[in-house]
Formats: sequence, C-alpha cells, structure tokens
Amino acid sequence: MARSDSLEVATALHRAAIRLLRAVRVADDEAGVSAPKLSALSVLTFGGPSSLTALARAEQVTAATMSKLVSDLEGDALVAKRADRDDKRGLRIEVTAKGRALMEEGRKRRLALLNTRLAKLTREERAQLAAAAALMMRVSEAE
Amino acid sequence: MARSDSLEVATALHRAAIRLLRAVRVADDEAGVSAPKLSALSVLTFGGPSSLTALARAEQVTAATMSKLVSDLEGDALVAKRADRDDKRGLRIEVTAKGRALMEEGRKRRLALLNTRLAKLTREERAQLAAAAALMMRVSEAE
DNA sequence: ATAATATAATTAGTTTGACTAACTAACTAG
DNA sequence: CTAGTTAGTTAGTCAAACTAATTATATTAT
Repeated sequence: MARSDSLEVATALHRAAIRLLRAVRVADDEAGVSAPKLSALSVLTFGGPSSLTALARAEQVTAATMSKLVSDLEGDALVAKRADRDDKRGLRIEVTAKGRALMEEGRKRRLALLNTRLAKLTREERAQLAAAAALMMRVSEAE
Repeated sequence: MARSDSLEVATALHRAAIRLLRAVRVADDEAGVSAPKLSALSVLTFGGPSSLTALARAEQVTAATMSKLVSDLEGDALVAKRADRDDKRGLRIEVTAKGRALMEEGRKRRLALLNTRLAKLTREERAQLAAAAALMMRVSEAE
C-alpha cells in the first residue's frame, strides 16, 4: 500500500462498509430492531432529546424518512414524542427506558456476533479499527 | 482509546459504516447503478466469472437476492449470463465491457465525492483507513 | 436402474428504509 | 397583515433484502 491513493481507499472502504453491515445485520435482525433504528436510539441516548429535524440531520436522512422511523419507534414505545415547549411545530423526541434497554440489548447481540471475530485481531488491530471509525465519521460529515 | 474494548469498537464501526454508506449513496445514485450492483460488478471484474450461488456467497446475500440483482444488471447489459458447460443448472455470470466501464465510472464518481474529504486527511490517516478496510473485510468474513 | 435427496436458479410475495412531492400548522420578516 | 420559511406528516414509489415455493438438473443410496 505504497500510495494510499484516494480512489483505492474510497473503494476499499466502501466495500468494507457494505460487507460489515451485511455481516452484522443477522444480529440486528435478532434484536427485533433494525440498524437504522438502533442508530437513532443510540443518538438519542448519548446525545439527549432532539427535534425530528435535528435527528434527521444527525442521521443524514430526510425529515420524511426520520418521521417514519420515529413513528415506528414510538409505536414500540422505544421513544416518546413530546411537544416542544417554545415552538409548537416542534417535537422533543426522547428515548424511553425500554428504548435504552433495547438499544443496549442490540449492542450486546451485535457484540456477540462481532466479538468472536474481533477477538481474533490483536489489541493493536482493534485500536486501529477504533481510530479508523473516528476517521470514517469525519469523512462522512457534510461539508 | 485506552482499552479498545470490543463492544465499543463494534458499535463505533457499525455507526461509521452506516454513515459512510449514506454519504456515498449520493454519488452512487448519480452513477445510475446502486452500491450493491456496483459491488457485484466489482467482484466479477476482479474475481472473474462466477456462478450465481458463488456470487451470492461472496456478497453475503441469498441466491434469490442475487438472482434479481443479476437479472437487473443483465437487463442493462452490464453482465452476461451463460450456461455452465458442465452443469446445466449452473450459470457463468461475467461482466461485459459496458459493465466494466460503468463500474470504473461509478468508482470515479464516488471518488469525486470522497476525494475532497479524504484529501483533508493526512497521508498517514489515509493509510490507516486503507489498513482498516482490510481488517473490516477480515472481520466480516463468515467463520 | 430407479427412487430419494440435494443443489442451482428463478419467481412470488412481503418488509423495510430510502426518496420526492404535497400538505398542514406555526413561526418570522417586511 | 401578508409573504415566506420551517417543522413535521402523509402518500406514493422504488430498491434491496428476506422466505417459501417451483423447476430443472445432479448426486447418492438402495
């Protein structure tokens, strides 16, 4: 890997991301909540309550897409929608205790699948992946 | 990142992979061929002709899913299906010249989007991402 | 040799998550 | 106060994933 040329890196990362997601989908299916939903729950858990628009932006999807996701989550009592105090158009979406529990559950299931595989890597390789994940987030950010 | 604990790494990678794919989807949409299709084309280009089952396994999807993808690709003349010489049930799926060209085109478009962002990283960081991509492929492999 | 089983690919039908477009309600500037 | 903007929803479409069922061919066992 002498040059670390952008085209190669982009392609390799793209393929690797596709594979990784397909590999963990199995575990996510078992959790009963899909990856996008777990991701949204995770944002709400670690980032706190949020408006729909902000959540959509954080997850890089349209408001319409997020509206549906949140409705589904609400239907399963994993999040609660409350009216914004100041802006009557606005929502304050927050995770419920059940949602938090299920997110942790999902994380654990995902781990159960990935753990065996990550365990085969060295400590250094895992650290490398962790660092790469941070870089990927930066690279994926909007301009 | 003192501990590089598997749960954290798994979660971070998962989220990073989701984000990255959503970020590049924009470019892939422009290419006229979706990420899964480009991925299959890429496998066929670099790995050579393949049966449907083998291709499905390589892409970690069911045969039914791959059958549809390949049919669509065939409809656009990006791949050709030929009967296997030895096994009349089997297919020999190969990329056409058009398919190869389009795959390169897709790669370039993806690059146009990611290039600006990857360019902001240092050479070392890009190398780190390239190495991470290889690790992700290993981690995503079936047992 | 033939019957049973397994494998390759396809088809039908469902689900999920993504999109755009069109809408209502509410806030904000001029 | 009316224009325009912003927040969220709804309807309708599409692609990609799944399972289950079907057809055709191969393989294995009796």
